[in-house]
Amino acid sequence: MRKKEGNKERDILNAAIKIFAKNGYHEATVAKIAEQAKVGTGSIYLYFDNKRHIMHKIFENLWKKLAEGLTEINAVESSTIDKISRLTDLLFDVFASNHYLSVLYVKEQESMLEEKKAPFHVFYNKFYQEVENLIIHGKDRKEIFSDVDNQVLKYFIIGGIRSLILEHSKAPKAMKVEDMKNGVLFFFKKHDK
Amino acid sequence: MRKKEGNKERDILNAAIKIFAKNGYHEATVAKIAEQAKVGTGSIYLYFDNKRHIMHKIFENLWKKLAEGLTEINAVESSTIDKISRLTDLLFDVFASNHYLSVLYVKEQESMLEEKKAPFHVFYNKFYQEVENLIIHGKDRKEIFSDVDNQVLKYFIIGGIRSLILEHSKAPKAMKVEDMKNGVLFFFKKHDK
Amino acid sequence: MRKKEGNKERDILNAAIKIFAKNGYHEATVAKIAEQAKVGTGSIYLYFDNKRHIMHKIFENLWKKLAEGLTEINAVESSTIDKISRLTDLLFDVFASNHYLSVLYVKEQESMLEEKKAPFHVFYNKFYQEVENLIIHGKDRKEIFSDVDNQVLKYFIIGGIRSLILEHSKAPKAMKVEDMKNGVLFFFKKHDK
Amino acid sequence: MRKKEGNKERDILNAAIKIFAKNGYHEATVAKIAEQAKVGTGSIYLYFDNKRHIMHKIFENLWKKLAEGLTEINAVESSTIDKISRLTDLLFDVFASNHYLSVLYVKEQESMLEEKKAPFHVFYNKFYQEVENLIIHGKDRKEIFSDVDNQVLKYFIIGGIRSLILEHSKAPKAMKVEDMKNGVLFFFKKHDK
DNA sequence: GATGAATGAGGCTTCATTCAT
DNA sequence: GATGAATGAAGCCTCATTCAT
Repeated sequence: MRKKEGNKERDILNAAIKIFAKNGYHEATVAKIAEQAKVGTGSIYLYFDNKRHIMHKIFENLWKKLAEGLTEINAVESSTIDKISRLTDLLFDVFASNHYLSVLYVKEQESMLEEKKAPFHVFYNKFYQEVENLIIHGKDRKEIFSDVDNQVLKYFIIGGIRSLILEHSKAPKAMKVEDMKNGVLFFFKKHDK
Repeated sequence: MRKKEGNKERDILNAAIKIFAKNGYHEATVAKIAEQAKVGTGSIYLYFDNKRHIMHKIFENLWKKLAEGLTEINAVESSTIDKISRLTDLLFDVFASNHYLSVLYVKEQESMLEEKKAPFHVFYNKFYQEVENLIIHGKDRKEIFSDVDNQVLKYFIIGGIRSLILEHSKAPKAMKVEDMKNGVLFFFKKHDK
Repeated sequence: MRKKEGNKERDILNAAIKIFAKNGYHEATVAKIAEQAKVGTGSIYLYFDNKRHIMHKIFENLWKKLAEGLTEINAVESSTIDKISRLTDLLFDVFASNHYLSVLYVKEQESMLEEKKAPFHVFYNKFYQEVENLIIHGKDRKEIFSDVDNQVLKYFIIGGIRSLILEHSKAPKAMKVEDMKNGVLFFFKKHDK
Repeated sequence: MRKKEGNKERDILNAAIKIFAKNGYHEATVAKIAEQAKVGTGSIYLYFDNKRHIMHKIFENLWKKLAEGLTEINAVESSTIDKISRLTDLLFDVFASNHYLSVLYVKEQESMLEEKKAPFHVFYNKFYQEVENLIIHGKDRKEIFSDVDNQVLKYFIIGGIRSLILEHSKAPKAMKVEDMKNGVLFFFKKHDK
């Protein structure tokens, strides 16, 4: 019998992230992914049902990590500003660690959302829920300002961060991670004396 | 191909915005666009070189309108906060006036950016330049806070607004436009003191 | 506008009968059918939903012709032996007129029967029903012998004829059509006394 | 490949008969056969050169049994009608003993015939030759009627029986084996006094 | 100009066969 | 011998683009 050598599933996922990021989902071909993964084309289908399924898995892994990370942050007793700081770290870590994943995220997240059955949704929703919890918690403790509607705040912040991640992944030299983190934190702090 | 300034080109563009928004660029077919535009499939090619060209035209129109609008705003003498308020109006007007355009924008903007030769780039860059001008101008006149790096601020704000546009286009009832505008303005105001 | 020239659907069906007969359904490729029909591969799909659909149409046409032919024969007032003679003519005519259709019929009829939703079924069942009507009618009028169970007779006769059609299509010289027809009729006639 | 007279070859053949019958040759996969045979996919290739070879073996076994059976029948001194009765028994025995074999036979016999090199041909031809011998012998001894051409008779009878086998395998309750046998014999008997 | 029938290149996917263990 | 993971050739089908009318 021929044992599964190494971790082909991992290899394929990493190859797919790269190829999808470079070409976009539709322009990417399964053959190119296989080549990048140093695997036969047919082998892809030993690990994934179809091309779409690969995307699902990538996004599931991503949102699982984020949702679990943020849940953990919220569980620890600390100031809201500290939590936000950790959340920012989490986000930049996840995306900075994988340039192609960042690119893929900004390019394809929107279309992924339309597939209501995709398994990443459960983690995605969990993450957004935890962001909202964080905001409510901060407002309750009067640790962040409260002049802006919760929904607006949530989406604005996440969109802003997404934009920073994107630009940073495109030109890492143009903005310092430190500046970006400071920027994010600044928006949350209560400034009014 | 023969350029004809007239009804059909407009019809095709509007149809394309709708079809591209609903299906995404790659899932959309030229035949479906033609049908939506009540035009023969072949007629599309009388007005556009190819499928990609239609996207270029849509994004060119969009960014042209935004760049010119903002240039005009900046040209008028008024307070920075007032300018930002007008900018926000401009953005919400353009996107609120066309639900499908909003969806298309958030879905496809990213991949469009990769096509360095696309003609919309001129206007896109102009717009971002004007945003930066606005920020510098505001900081110079001490009308907005200055604790955040210009680049970071620019991208954060635009990303935040993009996110609001997106969510609003998905569920128009969930957030009031007024709340969104207030949120955006709030972030710019000098709060300290 | 480009008009449908000639009768492409007819051309494709005839080409398909030939290619399916020669190679069997599964070995036949859509590309080969297109080539035989002197048509682009994609054009096939203007006239048929998919490869399977072509088979359905072929068998629908076949059984429609047979069912309607036999219904007509049964409708006319005449002796049972005369009706059987006409039925035999009908069968040999349909199949002798198209060698490839005969081959296709014997090769693929069986698997077609498994697709319960195939539209030819309605005509197929009608034909068999009319065969049974013919037998019952003949027995009632004592024009054919009645020693054999109706079902057995029906299937035996049809299977026998099928076999003759097949062998004749393989080697037209080996058996005279006249001999075959006589053979069939002989089996039906009352011989005793 | 190593030929091994033993259990696995038998297991694979039986599994193949079942899978081929259920799905048809082309829809059946080697993997499914292996699973049904409770054997590794690769093991199939220890006993058979390739997928096609399995079919050859199945049909060789079948026709060998029939040819040898009929040869034996013809060798024994008895009346023609008695011989025909024994032949009918033989056929129904072989097929009734294995429902899947019947189905496979009617589905795939025709395409098998096209492979002139398939080893079953020797036995197939032998069987048909013996049928012809039987008919000639019967006519010579005036034990069966002689109004129908030998070739026609041979093919008609075999086709008729094939049809009965098929229908019986599809719906065993619909016709009694006894009725079928009687039907077959009836056609051979001299009725004209 | 306008049309929509016609085309064929290209991609996803299956599966017979091979081969490392 | 036995296994089942790995492979890649091949086929169905879609759809952007062309072109005859």
